[in-house]
Amino acid sequence: MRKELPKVYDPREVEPQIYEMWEKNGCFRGHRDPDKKPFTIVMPPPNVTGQLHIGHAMDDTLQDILTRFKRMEGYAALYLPGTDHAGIATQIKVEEDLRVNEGKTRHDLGREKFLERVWAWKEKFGGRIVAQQKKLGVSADWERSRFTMDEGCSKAVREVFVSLYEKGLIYKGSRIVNWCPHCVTALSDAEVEYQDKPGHLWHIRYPLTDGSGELVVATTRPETMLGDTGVAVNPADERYKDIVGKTCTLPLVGREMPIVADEYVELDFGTGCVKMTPAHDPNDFEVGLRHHLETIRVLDDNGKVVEGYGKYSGMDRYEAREAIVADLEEQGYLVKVEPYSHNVGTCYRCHKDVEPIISAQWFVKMEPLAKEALRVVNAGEVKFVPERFAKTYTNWMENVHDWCISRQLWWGHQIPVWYCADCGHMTVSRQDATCCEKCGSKNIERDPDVLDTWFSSALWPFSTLGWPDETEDLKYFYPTDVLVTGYDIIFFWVARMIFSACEHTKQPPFHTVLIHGLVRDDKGRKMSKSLGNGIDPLEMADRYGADALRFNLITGNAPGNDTRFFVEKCEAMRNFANKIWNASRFVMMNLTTDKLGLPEKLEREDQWILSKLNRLVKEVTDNMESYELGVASAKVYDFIWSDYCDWYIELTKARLQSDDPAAKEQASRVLVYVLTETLKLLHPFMPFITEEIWQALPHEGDFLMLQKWPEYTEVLDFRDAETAMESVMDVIKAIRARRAEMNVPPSKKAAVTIVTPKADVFTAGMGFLTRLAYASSIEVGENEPASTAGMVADVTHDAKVYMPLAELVDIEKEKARLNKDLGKKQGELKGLEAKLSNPGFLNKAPEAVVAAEKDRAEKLKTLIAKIEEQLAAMG
RNA sequence: GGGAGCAUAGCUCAGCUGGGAGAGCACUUGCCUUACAAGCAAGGGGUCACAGGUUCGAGCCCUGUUGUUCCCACCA
Repeated sequence: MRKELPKVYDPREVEPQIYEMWEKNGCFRGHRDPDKKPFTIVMPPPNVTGQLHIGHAMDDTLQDILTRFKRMEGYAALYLPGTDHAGIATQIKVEEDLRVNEGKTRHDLGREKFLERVWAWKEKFGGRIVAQQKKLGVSADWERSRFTMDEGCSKAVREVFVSLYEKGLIYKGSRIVNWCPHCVTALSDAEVEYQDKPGHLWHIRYPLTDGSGELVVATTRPETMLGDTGVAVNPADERYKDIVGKTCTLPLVGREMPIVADEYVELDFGTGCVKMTPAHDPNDFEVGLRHHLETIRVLDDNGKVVEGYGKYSGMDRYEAREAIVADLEEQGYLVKVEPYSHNVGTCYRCHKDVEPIISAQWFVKMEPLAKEALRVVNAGEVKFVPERFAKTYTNWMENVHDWCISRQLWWGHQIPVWYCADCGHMTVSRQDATCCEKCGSKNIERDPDVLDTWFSSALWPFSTLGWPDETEDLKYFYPTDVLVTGYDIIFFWVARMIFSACEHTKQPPFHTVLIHGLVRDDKGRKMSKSLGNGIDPLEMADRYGADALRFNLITGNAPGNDTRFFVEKCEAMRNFANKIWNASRFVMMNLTTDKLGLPEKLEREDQWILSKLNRLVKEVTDNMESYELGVASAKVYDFIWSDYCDWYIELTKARLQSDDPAAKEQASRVLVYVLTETLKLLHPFMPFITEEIWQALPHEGDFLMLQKWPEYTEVLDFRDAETAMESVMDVIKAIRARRAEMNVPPSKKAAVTIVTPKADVFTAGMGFLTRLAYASSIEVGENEPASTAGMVADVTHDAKVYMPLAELVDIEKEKARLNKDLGKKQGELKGLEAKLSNPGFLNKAPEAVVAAEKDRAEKLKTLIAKIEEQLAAMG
């Protein structure tokens, strides 16, 4: 006998020990092994100072399951972890800290000092999320952990920026960008979230300069009128064809502006006249380019009106809106105001409205990159699971705009561009420049902006393996295999990794993208800080065990679908863990040998369970290979609980409790064998408890997590045994059912007569029948008994069963129970009928309710009739 | 405006290329049967949204309808 297992499984005690053991022994290391095939997953790097939330837990669990599975299958598995510097998010946190604790802004400190603070912050909180991932059982190679701003990643970023610039795929230009006045930075298209918000449509009168009349424009953002430099109408619009070419005068400002004709304007929307604000609207900007309209910026970086607009200057954009509307009304320019719901872009970080603003920014030219990124997906070189997300991807990629990559932040990869104050040349360099590469002037200044965080994340699959250097790791582990992430970051990250890898490594970064959904709360709402409905995965892991949490997140979910989190389900999975625990305790209590492997002689029930296990192995492996992890885990669950615990363990008890040591050992060995194989199948899902049990069982090798994944073998395919066992089990079930219906307690045994053409099948199963069907004696034969009087009968597929239950049933007690039940049902019916004959109820209650009540009454009536019938039969 | 998903037991959801309608939780009944009451046994509960179509056969495929969710898109 080995280590004694306690009666109740305590994950809190077991999990940390197991994890430490694995880590100490280097079980997570990804080794290059020329004799093995590599399997690589790069972890989506969480924000370095972030906290693990339930979404990470699901993401990491999926990756860990795949990695553990492949590792056991014999691949050189590398699960490569790391963290992301998370530009805006981290900077905001540190700024907030600075504000609260010292009442300072980052500008008070200056760039250098501020960045020191951020690094310090990173040092302080950077390890937190890693520790949390370890609690979940993540089997990543932590020794290889990377950071998007470490030396290697920074080198990759620099290389990519410069080489794209040299290829003409990165350029600087003045464009309309999405600007967040709160975060005070430009954003990419992907970082803008659109929301329908109720607003207004203001109709404003713009008089013609020559006094010959006026026109009316409609706008949702009246404050931008300060920057108007024209009015556009559709060239086909008969109403306005005479005024095209004339000018009008901008109210409040007095600016004289041309009236131009442009196809962009819709004939039948609003008034047909559109005010043009090229500096603050992307469409107007385009129209402005075509008609050489002036571009006048009227909002500053903080969303305030710039100097030169009198009392409006210095006002916040919303404040200015109110003031301008009020003045327009007072001066008679306001025609009308309509309520109007429109799509407003908001910042994905702070959720404040973004402001389209013309600004000089850096962009990645997307068209040439998108082409190859589309090809690899269309050609199947990169597959999405589920497939439908390929469509989401291609749709986006086909319509992608140039990517704005500069951010007006300090925390991030500073753009490697130096401007020469003397000749104006831009030096773009892999090394930090000390002088202008053109004129040699030392009078140069580096671009203050940093790159979009996603610029470095986009390189993650290869920058973490050493690129741009031709490292051994890169050669061996790259391209990676599966990328696991939520559908919400396909655009942010997956798309950008694909085109970046295609461009810089000339191959896709992975062959499969496994997409999962969001974890929502029990009411189906997104988890959010403001709702306070977030589930803390660590609290769940602490209460129910990491295994239970993992199993909860995976089981019964289809890829790509959202899932709701129920604490009850965690509990159920905890119960499952405990079930395995106790089954294992049973096996160990009955252990009589250290011998491994199957005994030479197998009983029918052994063959039955082995055959079922064999099929399970095949199915689960297939499911795993095709990423149907939720189905796979459910199958293992069912096998363990139903087949192994409910049936097989019970079936072995006859032998285990017999006096025959050979029979004992035989049963014990099969029990251990099946349990061990099952633990392997379960291990990727529930790594801790499976390892703990395995360590306590007789075994070869050091760790379950490094054992060989089971394989299907025809040798263990026992169809006949399965069929025979099922015949016996059917009879057992039938007997139990009849007894249960009649409330016969297990303590009352009954003589059982089985009539069947397959007598040998049941004769061999007599031991089970006695034990599991509470039989006092069993007779098996091909002929009907002489008399069936007083017998309860039932039929199964291939047998008839008789039991003289009448003599065992306590008729009086049974009668009393039935009478009580009858009384209850009759009372219920009486009340119902009263309700149904009440005209008030029939007229006023919803139809469906009335129908339901009528239905219920009908059912009660038939039930009462049956009970009465039964009582009559009992005399 | 374009695209996608979902609609299956009271609740939450599985159901892979069409062939027996399932799980967990909840509910009912009976059991402390020495692995497990975080358990065992038995049971109730579904016209698989609706209408057509293909098929010997459809929850699964096709068309349409309704409801619902999400993504994308520069209509002031």
